[in-house]
Amino acid sequence: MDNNYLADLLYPNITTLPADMEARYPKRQLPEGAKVTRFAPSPTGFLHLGNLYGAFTDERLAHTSGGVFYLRIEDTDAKRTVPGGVELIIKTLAKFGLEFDEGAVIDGDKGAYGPYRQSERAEIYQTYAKQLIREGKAYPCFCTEEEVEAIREKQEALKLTPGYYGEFAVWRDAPIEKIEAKLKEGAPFVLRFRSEGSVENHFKFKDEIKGDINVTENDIDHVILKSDGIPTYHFAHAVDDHLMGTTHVVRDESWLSTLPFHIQLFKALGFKLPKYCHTAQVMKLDNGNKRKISKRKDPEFAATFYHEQGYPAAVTREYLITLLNSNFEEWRLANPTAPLDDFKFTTKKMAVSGSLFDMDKLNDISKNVISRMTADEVYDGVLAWTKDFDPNFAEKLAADPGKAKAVFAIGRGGKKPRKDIARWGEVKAYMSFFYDEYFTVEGSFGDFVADDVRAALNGFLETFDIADDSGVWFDKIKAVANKTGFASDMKAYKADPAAFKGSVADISSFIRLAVTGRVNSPDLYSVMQILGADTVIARVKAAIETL
RNA sequence: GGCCCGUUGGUCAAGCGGUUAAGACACGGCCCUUUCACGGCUGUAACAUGGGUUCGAUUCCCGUACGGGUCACCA
Repeated sequence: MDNNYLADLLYPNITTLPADMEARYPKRQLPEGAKVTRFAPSPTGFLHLGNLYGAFTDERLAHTSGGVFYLRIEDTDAKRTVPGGVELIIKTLAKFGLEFDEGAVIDGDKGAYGPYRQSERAEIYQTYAKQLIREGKAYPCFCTEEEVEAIREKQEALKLTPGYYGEFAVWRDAPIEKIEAKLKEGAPFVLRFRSEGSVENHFKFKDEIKGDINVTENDIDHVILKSDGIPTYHFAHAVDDHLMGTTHVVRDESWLSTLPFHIQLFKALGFKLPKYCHTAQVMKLDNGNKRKISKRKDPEFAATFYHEQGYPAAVTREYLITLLNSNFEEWRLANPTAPLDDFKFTTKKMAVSGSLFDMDKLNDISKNVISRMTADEVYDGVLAWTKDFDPNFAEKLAADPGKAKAVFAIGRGGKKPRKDIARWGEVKAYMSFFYDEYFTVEGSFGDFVADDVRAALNGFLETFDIADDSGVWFDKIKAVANKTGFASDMKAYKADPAAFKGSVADISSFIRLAVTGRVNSPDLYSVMQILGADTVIARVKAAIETL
């Protein structure tokens, strides 16, 4: 058969040659060792933690090597593409501080290797596809969906491996007359790759993360161009990553099974194979079993969820990197305030098996990150978040920034900062008692008798002076303890608890409950200084009333 | 079902033929402390399983079990 004739017959409108594309997209000139990576999601809805996991890997690999990180939109499946999907991806990524050097932007493209939306690259794909036809490496297949289905059913009945291959590849060697006849009917066709592989052949392949893996040659004639002329993932992957100069393909390990086909494609197209980094996935516990998180089943893993909960963007990044590189935690411990960019990210330290998402760990990391912030930074973070998710509280904060910042400053700075806040969403509960409108009493005086509590609170009221420094302030509380039969000295109390009604610690907790309405609060003296004498006295009096 | 990948404490994980099998989170205890925290110290807890190879296996090989993934004109 005349392959050139067939090629023109199938794609008469394509006049460009691979050489034209190579000229249009010249090889990147980058320093030795610079990695080019891409994040290539399909715009089918929100991004989830697994996407972020891969995206951070891409970003770190590129930016710690002086390379390029770009965004490519894989929208080859028109049926699954959702409106606004691209915008959502771009905005979500921006929220997490992932910066692209090039790729799709809201209203177009940035960079010299575009278009970065696959749906706009039909001519490019078809140029290479046409070349494959000329070389006898691809052929049209006119099977309908039903026919392909029938083949599969037959194979299943015979317990054969399903797929379009060997004797089942009915159009593989069809005579040109038959093809012309179909074409004349206007019958739709797909373009299939002519595989010369055999499942008898095995070889080793080195993955950058997984190491050596055993691979079996592909013998299936996969579809490379769908009937609408748009490529399948496989073909787009080969053409795009070649033309865009990707050096490291990061994708999740479910792609391992199609790797043999991809290797075949690169070879047939005469492309240099990029390095592959097949990542393990983030899992979740589902009925006692680990399971890969999925977009459809697990909306709680939507990237935006972390933002909604009020985790600062840096926290998600730190958490993901602790999952990504096992030596990160150790590094962070030794360099608590160093910027993330200083950490040497490497595929060598990446996990080969999936890890479970751990909310406890996320919270711990978040508390640490927030504890290192200044009061101003906390204020800015809280304000920005509450504006979106709790506007009333945002107004309250903004009405008196000085007060809010003073609250955030308690126990902050220094070598051992408090770690009260894990996410912005908790801040209101943490500090609401500073505002009369939000003040409620949540807690009780426990087993203490009302008379003792009343005596202690009255004692406090008698000598309280907002102008006292913290030393004098506390001496007065100790005096109250002595006067009311509580121990002022903790050592004495511990030596013989039965000799006292309680300790000065208990008196403090009474005052805390009266003033803050809770059993847990930042340093009481600092709290009172911010609240002011009137509020302190009024609240203690109110507490006495309830006894 | 075929093929591929994986399996170290509750979780995340170091390890790469000889170790008292790190560390972090969570949990318990103690200390510090005016409270709440922070911090310090400390404790409980692990190499899925059966065969090999070896003087010696968590580390290497094979099988088994379990978990995950994949077999589309979806990515």
